[in-house]
Amino acid sequence: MKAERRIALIEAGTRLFAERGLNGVSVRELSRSADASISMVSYYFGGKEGLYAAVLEEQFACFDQIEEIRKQGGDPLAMIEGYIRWTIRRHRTHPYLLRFYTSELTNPTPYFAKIVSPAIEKVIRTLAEIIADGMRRGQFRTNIHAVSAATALAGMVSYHMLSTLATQALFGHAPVEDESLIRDYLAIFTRGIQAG
Amino acid sequence: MKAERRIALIEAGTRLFAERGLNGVSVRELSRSADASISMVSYYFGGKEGLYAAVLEEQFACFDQIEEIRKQGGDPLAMIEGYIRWTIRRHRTHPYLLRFYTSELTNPTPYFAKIVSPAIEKVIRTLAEIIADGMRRGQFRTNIHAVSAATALAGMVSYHMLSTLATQALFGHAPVEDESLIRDYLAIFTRGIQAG
DNA sequence: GTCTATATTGCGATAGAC
DNA sequence: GTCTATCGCAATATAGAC
Repeated sequence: MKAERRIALIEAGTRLFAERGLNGVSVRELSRSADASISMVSYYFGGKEGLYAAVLEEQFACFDQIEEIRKQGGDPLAMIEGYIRWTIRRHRTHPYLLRFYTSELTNPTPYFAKIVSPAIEKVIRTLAEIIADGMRRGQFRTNIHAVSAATALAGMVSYHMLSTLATQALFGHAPVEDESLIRDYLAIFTRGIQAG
Repeated sequence: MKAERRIALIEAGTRLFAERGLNGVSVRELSRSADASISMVSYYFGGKEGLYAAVLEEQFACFDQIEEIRKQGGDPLAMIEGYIRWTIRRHRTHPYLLRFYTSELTNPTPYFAKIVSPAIEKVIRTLAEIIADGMRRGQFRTNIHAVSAATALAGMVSYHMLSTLATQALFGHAPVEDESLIRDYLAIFTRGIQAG
């Protein structure tokens, strides 16, 4: 009833699946890394894919929090800043989330449709609603599609985390630099880079 | 000397590796899909990894074209539009490129450092130089980091293609809609979404 | 709940014929 | 240049002891 190995397997699975994908890890390695016997994976999760699904479900659960940003109301501009902060914080607390996010977008497993796609869609929809709101209030320009703007915003922030591996030589990715990042991205999205 | 199977293997490898990753495809399936015998993979590429490297090299060769955008000179704003158009066109002509791009960023293979990372770095560096140029000319605001702006721009465009699978319900991804997309992204990046 | 031992399948690579 | 046949190994899953 203690199921210690279950937790150890989820933890090992999160790290290993994130780093090498569903097909890049063997059940042997998973159980070895969790200090469990190979049969524990079948016992708890019915096989490797079941463990992967459990890991995915846990990782994407936090996407529901987007609701809170929208329903606390207030200024669309503040909500956009809230989204940027929430996203960066989310990736700091879930260091492997983006691996699953992009890995599923490019090499979808059977769990993409059930777990990943709805989570992403919900965030983009919510952002688009916030932006459309700002348009109705006259705060934002109406000659831009709200959904295009929503993906532009999500893309700026997500790509920054995604590109970490390739851009380490170009700038620091330490949490201490997040504030200047937030300021820049918020400025670009709302006021653009143009002078004057 | 005809090496027909070599070409067939590269083509099959491009599609299959893009869809399921290096570890998600077997040599048997690759050769079956290319109508070649299983031994052809070793004969031409020295093994599955060698075929993967050849595919990667071919896919990322087009990144060198970023040079042309910069060295043809002219207005930084026009170069930025040139970058957006070039990127979208590149993904239309190389439908599998983004799969390799993000797959390597999140689950790097031994070829990431040699092929992928330099290609991405070069693009970000070039964009940052273009933006820094615009700052010196007084066209762009100087209170934003040029590299942050460069990743913001690259992120907007790349994420749009990346998220295709999850956002098909939200907007069309057909080439015919590219023009309105280019207009929106260019407007957001340069003038932002704010009214007035 | 956790282990060891094993059954079975499929893998990547290559030898050798043509 | 391309094939068939095969070797040796590692994969997943499970039976059965404790």
